[in-house]
Amino acid sequence: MIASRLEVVDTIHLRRPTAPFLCRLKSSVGLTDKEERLVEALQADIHTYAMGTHIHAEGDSTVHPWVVATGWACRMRALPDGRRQIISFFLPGDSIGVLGLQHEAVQCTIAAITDVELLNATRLAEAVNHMAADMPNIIEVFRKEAIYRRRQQLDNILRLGRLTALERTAHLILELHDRMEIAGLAHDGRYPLLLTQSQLGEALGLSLVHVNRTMQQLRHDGLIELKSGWASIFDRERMELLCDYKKIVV
Amino acid sequence: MIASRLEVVDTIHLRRPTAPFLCRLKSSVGLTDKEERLVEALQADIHTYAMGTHIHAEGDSTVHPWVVATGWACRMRALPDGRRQIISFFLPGDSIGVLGLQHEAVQCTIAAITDVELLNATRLAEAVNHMAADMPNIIEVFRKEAIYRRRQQLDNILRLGRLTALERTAHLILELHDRMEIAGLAHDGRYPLLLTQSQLGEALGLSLVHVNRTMQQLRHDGLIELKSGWASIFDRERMELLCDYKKIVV
DNA sequence: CGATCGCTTGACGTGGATCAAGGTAGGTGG
DNA sequence: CCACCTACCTTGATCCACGTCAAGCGATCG
Repeated sequence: MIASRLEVVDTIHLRRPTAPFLCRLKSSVGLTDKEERLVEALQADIHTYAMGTHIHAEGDSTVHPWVVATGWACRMRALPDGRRQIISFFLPGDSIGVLGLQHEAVQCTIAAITDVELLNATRLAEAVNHMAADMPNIIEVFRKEAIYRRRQQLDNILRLGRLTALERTAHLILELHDRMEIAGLAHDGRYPLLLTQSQLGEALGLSLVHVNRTMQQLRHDGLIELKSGWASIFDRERMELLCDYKKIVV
Repeated sequence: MIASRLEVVDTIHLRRPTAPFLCRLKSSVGLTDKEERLVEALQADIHTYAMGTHIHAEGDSTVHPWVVATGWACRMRALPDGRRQIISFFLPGDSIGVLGLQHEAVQCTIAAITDVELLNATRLAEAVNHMAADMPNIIEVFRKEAIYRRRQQLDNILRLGRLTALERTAHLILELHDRMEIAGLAHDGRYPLLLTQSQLGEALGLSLVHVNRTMQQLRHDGLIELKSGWASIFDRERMELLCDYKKIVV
């Protein structure tokens, strides 16, 4: 029994590029056969972007629709003097450019933080945007997705505007955990965290040095551990209390 | 001639509660007769909220749809210890709760900053959300509106995360100007700014005292003037340069 | 005419930035 | 296998932008 369960886990999590996306979908709805097939078909067209390259350049009018299979990406904006702000992250299972609201006015660069494998989601985007009658569950998921993302944005504004460095850092670590968990990539409070401290700083509005010291304090207080690319949350309750974090439930 | 022009201005800007909204609509599209009538009909049901009251309480699932006729409101979130962050402002001509994406997960309070007159926009919201075939222009405006607001959110994130106090303040003053201008309520770089310095601080992630000093510097540098509820932008170009502001064009 | 609200100013404290210098690990070429 | 490089993390010293505290000031209002 145990062996077979492990096998399933292995099959789902390691082998199939659609696994994180499927995991997200199935965490909130079931899928019709037709929908299953649409998702399966995504694997037919995989694209790889190397670490540091741009998936979407600022100013391009339409974002090609993708679903992240592996790796992390981010949306960011830069100032003329080099200051940069990471607006949001794209994790495995997240979609890029599928939800509408595309316009060059939203001038953002989308960059690959690690090497990233992307599934071409053109068909998926068509189904979602034309409200295809035979894809009710997928459409429902993306409706909720829009709400979920909006909430993330608002959390981010509160984080940047009102939280201290310690609170901000804790808040982001919790957010990333919950998102990785939804994609089936976090277990027992532990998930792969591939960001450099410099990138964390760019997302949190803090300097690299201060991120380092802040995380040392979180570690010292027994709240988290960060080692060789993995984050572990030891004391979820105290973490949530520290930064007034509330899990997003849609 | 001049007299009659003034009269028009008077009629449009002072008398009709739908004027700011109409001005926004017409700045980007024409309207069919049917659409005109729908907008006119908004005046039939006006609601007033007193300064400081809540238009929408955090946690309520659906936001009643309104269009702001007069006054300013804001969306904000609070922390248990009393810290507050203003997420965004609602100015005359702005809609509240008309765009979809409503959900209790987006826990925000909407509060009246000044006394606010709101037009009941139930019918408008129905038309927009059901994509009524006979309201093509209004639907187009709200499609663009979603993009516009999103861009504002991203600007806000950049502002809070990466700009200095001086830059932030300048950036917000420019944003508010451009929005008032679209509603026909700014002329020659001058518009009514009804916010207290404390409220500006809550939007900018700064303390009241620092907002005061920052605005003094902007004034001292000859960039703006703030007097008795009016903001004037003297040197738009230097202001834009100072904070890398880019007008949102949708 | 006090009371309240918002603006202003000064003195002082501090969170986080900046500067500078190692340290460590993986990666590459000889 | 070693020597070197580069990317990232860590640490200490110092600086400064902004917060906090406290007081006063001018309007508006009942």
